[in-house]
Amino acid sequence: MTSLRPDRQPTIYDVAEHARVSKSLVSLVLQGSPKVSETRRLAVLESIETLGYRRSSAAAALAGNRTRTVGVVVEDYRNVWFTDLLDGLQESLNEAGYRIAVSDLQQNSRLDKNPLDGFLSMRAEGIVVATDPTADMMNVHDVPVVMVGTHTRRIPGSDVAANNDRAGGRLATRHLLDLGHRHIGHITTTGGAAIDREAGYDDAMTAARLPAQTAATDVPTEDAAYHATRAYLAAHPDTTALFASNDTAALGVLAAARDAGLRVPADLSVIGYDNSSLAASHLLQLTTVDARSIDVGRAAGLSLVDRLHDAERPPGVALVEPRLVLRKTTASLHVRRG
Amino acid sequence: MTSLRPDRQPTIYDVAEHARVSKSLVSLVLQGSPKVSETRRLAVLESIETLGYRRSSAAAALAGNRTRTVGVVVEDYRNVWFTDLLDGLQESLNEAGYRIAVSDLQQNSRLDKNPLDGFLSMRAEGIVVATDPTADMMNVHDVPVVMVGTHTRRIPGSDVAANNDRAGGRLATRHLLDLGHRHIGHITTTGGAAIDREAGYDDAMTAARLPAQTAATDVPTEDAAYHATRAYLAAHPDTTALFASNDTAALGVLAAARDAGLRVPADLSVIGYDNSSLAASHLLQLTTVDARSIDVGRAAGLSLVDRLHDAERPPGVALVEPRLVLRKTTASLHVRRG
DNA sequence: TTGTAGGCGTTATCAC
DNA sequence: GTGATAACGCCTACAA
Repeated sequence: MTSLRPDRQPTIYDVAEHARVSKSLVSLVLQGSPKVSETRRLAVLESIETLGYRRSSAAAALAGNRTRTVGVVVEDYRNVWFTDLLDGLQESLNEAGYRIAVSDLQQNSRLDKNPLDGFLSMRAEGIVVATDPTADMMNVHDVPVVMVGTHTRRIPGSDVAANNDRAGGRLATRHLLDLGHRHIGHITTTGGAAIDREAGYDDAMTAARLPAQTAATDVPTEDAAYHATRAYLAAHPDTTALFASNDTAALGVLAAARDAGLRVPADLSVIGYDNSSLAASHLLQLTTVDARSIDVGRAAGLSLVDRLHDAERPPGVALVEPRLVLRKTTASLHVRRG
Repeated sequence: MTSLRPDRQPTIYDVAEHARVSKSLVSLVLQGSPKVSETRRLAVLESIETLGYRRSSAAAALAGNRTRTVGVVVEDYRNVWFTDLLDGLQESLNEAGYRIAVSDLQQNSRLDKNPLDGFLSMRAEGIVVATDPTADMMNVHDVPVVMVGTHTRRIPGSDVAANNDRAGGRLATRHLLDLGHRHIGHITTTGGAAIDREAGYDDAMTAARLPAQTAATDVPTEDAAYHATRAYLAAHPDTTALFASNDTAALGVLAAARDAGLRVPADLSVIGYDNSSLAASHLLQLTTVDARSIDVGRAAGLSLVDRLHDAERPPGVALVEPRLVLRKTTASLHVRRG
């Protein structure tokens, strides 16, 4: 109707004109300010509606000097645990009024030097790093960073939220020990979490004065775990229990056991890690360790919000303790074997 | 050194001053313009480095009136096929110089009315809708939209890229028919894709003059598929083959078969859909249908780029044909049963 | 090749 | 409560 420009997106000017108020008033309405009369507010709201106006977040960020956005850098969005992590982050951060932008390491790689750069340039108010930081990520200033998970290096000044994977490794191994097993192997894959889980396995085996025997794969696939397990079983025929460093690897272990003629859990106990939906399936009923990654996400988000409010607080570390999830793939050595 | 303001992020002004050039020159360097002398360019680059300058994407978007960003709206980032879809989108869109922003339906829900609104306000140059659009998404103007997958309604003027799920349903069913099966059941779940796959199943069964028997679940979980299958098998004991509308459901079918004392594929052939990593696992070796979602993503991205260059082109539909992936869970009726 | 000036659509700071 | 007006940091003619 009143619009004179054919195509351009409407601005607050257009809205102001249509509602017969000033641009400032429109801005106040947009921000939900209480000091606007009901009459005017309604008029503005209606104009917004009929004009199809949307505030330009670029202009808002520029003028307001706030984006209310936190960036999340992730290794690979395919990762199972990332999904839980994101849920926890979403919950805590949205609660505090922040929106989330996700970027994986590959993503937009030909447009930004690295994901951090992208977030920095969009003036994210905080950053969650859920990956092993590369060298060029190490010098981030002026923006709070929380690192998620255990990594080889830590960005200076960052808070940390992580699963206690080492404790989880101990938990899994002790469970097998408690069932009477003595020949317990570990099938591990790549990545920081796997290293800690293996350390936990070593802890528990050493404490029990038993030899720790680990078979490592160089890629984190079910197929690699399958072949590693077949080889391991052939080399250690007296094995009665296997701890896989994640559920996907456990899937490979299960297949390898079957193909080696071993019944689970009668001949071989198997425990995984992650408590993925796969583990809960009727077909597998896999005993596993719940890393409680959603709680890690919550902790990370809370920690970030905290620091956003108090930049001086010394960096903290939040460790989330894992839980054992008992299902059907582990059994007592004596009962089943006689 | 020359910086007078203690904390604020440096701007092109700071860079210009430090490099002893004008702000415009800095801007040109930032955009990689060829009409800048090598000396100056280097000077600017170095100043940028030492000052730790990052261009404000908000200011750039505001002034340049371009964001080079396309938004992707997805139902739930947990979805398996979304992962492939995103790969295809990433590839085609990054190639063309666009970055991708992802938002799922839940995400930031307390900050924006809906994800589309967020993208509109950030002035995304294009939008990919990979979910069933809600009513308030139907009136999007002035920004190209491509819808991914088959949905109940279509945003006016949008292009479409989709898997040919109906053809896939036929493909799976025909495979079972070709193996000699006649009592073929279908376990289906919720969602648009499942509806098409079921239609394909119906097509094939009807063409073979056989009764189509479908068991539907109301939630898309392995557990629901498990129980549906147990009930189906009890009601139809002469069943020799089952087509599950996705691999997760197939997992439930497999468990149900085992618990009913049926061997796969000797007593029961099972085919899934999606060709997920689960299907490829050594444990399952599940025969399935590859929907080629990565190609759908590519098609969607290409279609968007096309339209970005030519807004007048009439809306098009890109259908990606599925492929059969033969593994070990289906077998000929006669050979195995004798 | 380089510099100048105006504007992009908001928010914020004032007066009224 | 409401309305001017000055930033915000960058891009883009245009001029030199």
